[in-house]
Amino acid sequence: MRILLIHSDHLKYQTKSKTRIAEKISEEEKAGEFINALVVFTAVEKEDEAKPEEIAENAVKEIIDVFRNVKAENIVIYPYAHLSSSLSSPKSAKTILTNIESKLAKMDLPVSRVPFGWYKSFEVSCKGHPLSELSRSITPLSLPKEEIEEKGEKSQFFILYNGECTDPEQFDDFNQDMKKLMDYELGRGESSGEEPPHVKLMREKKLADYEPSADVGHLRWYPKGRLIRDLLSDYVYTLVTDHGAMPVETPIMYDLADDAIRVHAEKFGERQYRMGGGKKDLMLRYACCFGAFRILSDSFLTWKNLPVGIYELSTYSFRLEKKGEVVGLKRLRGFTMPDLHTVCVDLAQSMEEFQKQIEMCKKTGEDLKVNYEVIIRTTAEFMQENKDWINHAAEKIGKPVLLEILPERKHYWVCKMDFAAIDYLGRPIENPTIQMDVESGERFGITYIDSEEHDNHPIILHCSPTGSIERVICSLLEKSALDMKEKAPMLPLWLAPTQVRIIPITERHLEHAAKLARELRNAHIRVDVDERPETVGKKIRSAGGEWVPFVIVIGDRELEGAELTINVRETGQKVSMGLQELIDIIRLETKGMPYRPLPLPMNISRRVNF
RNA sequence: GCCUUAGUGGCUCAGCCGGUAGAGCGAUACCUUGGUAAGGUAUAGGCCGGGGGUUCGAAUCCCCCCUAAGGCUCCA
Repeated sequence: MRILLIHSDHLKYQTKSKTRIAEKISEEEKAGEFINALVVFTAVEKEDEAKPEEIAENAVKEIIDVFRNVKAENIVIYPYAHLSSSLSSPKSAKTILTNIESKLAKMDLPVSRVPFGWYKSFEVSCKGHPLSELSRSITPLSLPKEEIEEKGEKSQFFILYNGECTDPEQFDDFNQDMKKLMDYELGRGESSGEEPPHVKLMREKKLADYEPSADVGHLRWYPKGRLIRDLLSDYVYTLVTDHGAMPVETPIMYDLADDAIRVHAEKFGERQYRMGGGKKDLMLRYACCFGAFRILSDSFLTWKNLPVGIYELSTYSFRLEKKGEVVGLKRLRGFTMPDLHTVCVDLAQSMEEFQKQIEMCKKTGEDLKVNYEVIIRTTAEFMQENKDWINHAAEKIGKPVLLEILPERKHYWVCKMDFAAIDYLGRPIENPTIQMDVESGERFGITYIDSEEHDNHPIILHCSPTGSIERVICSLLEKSALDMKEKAPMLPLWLAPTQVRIIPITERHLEHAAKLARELRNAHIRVDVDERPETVGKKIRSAGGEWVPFVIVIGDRELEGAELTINVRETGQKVSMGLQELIDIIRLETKGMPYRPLPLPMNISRRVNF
C-alpha cells in the first residue's frame, strides 16, 4: 500500500459522478470539508491482498504516528488510486480502507473517509512545514516479528510408543534418527555449518544443476536425472492407481477472482507466484489441491462413490520460498509433487482411509530403501476424541513416533502425519505426508448425496505417498553420502541410470561386447559400452565414479568361454557367472519396480559431457 | 528477506600487503593394443561473477549489484 500524507489547513471535496466500482453513499457523504486535517491519500496494491489485516494494522500505526507528530485535529482517509501502478481489486481496497477507518475510530480518533469509486473534485491546502508532506510504503513485513508470533500458544510434544504417551525428556529408547528429528522439532538441533552433500552429488553425477537464467530454486535436469524422475513418477503412479486412485491433470494457474481459490491461496500468504497478464490476477499453484477440488466440486458424487481418490503429479508446483531457504533438491521454488486427494463421506471413513495411506507411505520407504521417522500432528480437540485411533496409527509405524499437539486448529487439517528421512547433517527431509482436511469440502462447494438424499460436505485426505520427487532424490543422495563412510555409495538398482557397463579391452572385443549389450537391452536392462581407447583400469574407475552397479570386462577369455567376470558394486567383489544368471539377478532385485530404457547413447564415447 | 562467507579455464582450486594469469582433472591430437580404481607426450581453453571508484597500473584495495553456501524462520 502506498500512502501520501498531507497536513492541510483544510480539505474540501465534492463527488461528481460514479465509476463502475462506486460504493453506495448517503446524501451527506457526497461532499465534505475538514479543518486542520491529516489527509491520507491511499492506494491499496495487489500485494496487499495476501495480508489485508497486517496491512491495515501497519497503516494505522503509521498514520497515528504522523498524526500525533503534526498535531492535526482530523484524519481523512482519501482513496487515491494514482499512487500505484499495481492496484488491488476494488473489493479488497474497500475492505482495507474501511478496516483502517474503523480501527482508528475504535481508538477514539477523529477519522473520516472519503467515498470510494467516485470522481471527485477536491481542494487541499498544504501547511508546508517540514512534516506536512510525507509518503510511505506499507508492507506486512514492517510489522515487528514478535507481534506476529504472539498469536497462538505453543505446541506440546510427546513420544508415542507401544500405546504409551511419554514426555520426550523422559523417553530414552530412541533410534538415532528419531533423536535427531526430535531435537530438530524441539528447536535444539545443532548445526555443523556444512553444505548438504546431495548438492555436490546431484551436479557431479550429472543429474541436475541450478539454472541461473531462471528464478532461484528452479533446476535443469540432465538425461540421467530426468530418467530417475520419470522412474519415480511411474512408481508413484502405479502405487496410487493400485490403491484405486484415478489420475487427472489440471492447470498450473488459477484465477484469484474465485473466492474459494483466493482463500485457499491465502493459506500460503506471500509464498506464491502471482501473474498479471491481461485483466486477470492469477496465481501459480503450490499444490494440486486447486485443480482437484475444482474437478470434485463440478462432479456429481454420491455416497456410493466414496471413498474416491484422484491423483495428479504436479510438474510443477510453485512456492515462492524465501531466497535464503532455497537449497539444492531439498527446498525449491518449482518442484514436482505426487498429490492424492481422497474424498470420504465423514470423519470415520477418512480415519479408515488414513490408516490405509499410512501403509502406502510406509511401503515407499521400503521400496526406496530410505528410513523414515514419523511425526503425528493433531489438534488438541481431535486428539481428545480419537486417542485410540491415533495410538493405532502410531503402532503401524512399529517404532517411537513423535506427537505434536496443537492447542488450536491453525490450518485446514485436524490431523496429519509427516514422514521424514534424516539427511547427512542430521536434519529432517520431510517427505510423505497425509493430511485430514475438514475445511476444503465446504469452501470449494464439494458435495455428495448421502443415502437419505441429503447434500453433505466430505472430509478430504491429502496424501503425497513419497513427498516431492526432488526430495526423494535428495534423500537417496543424502543416504548414499552417509553410506560412503562404510561402503560404495549407490542408488537402488531400479533407479541406476546405467545398470550394467561393459568394458571391452581392445578393439577386437568390441563386437562381442556389443552383442552382450544387445542381449541385456532386450532383457530390459539399462546397459552401456565403454569403447573408448583407454586402459581397463581407467574405465573401471570411471564406471565406479558413475556408481554403476555391475561392470563386465570383455577380453580374450570371455570370447572363448560363456562365463563372465562381473564386478558387483554392492559387495565390491568380482563374481563369475553366465549372462542369463546376471539377468536373473537384476530381474529379481528390480521386481515390481518400473523400467525405462537408457536415455543416452549406448556407446560412452558418443556421450555429451554435461 | 536479514546476518556471515565465497565467486579465478568445463570441474576442483592456487595466486590476493597492487606490477606479464597458474596447477591438477576433463577436452582435443598423437604414441601406447592394454585384464580390474588415473599409461605417456603435446595442444587448445580465461572480460579473474557484473558495474562503478582509487591508482601510472587492480584478479588483488574501496563501494554497489548479481549468484551460491551456512545460520535465523517456514514448509513437500
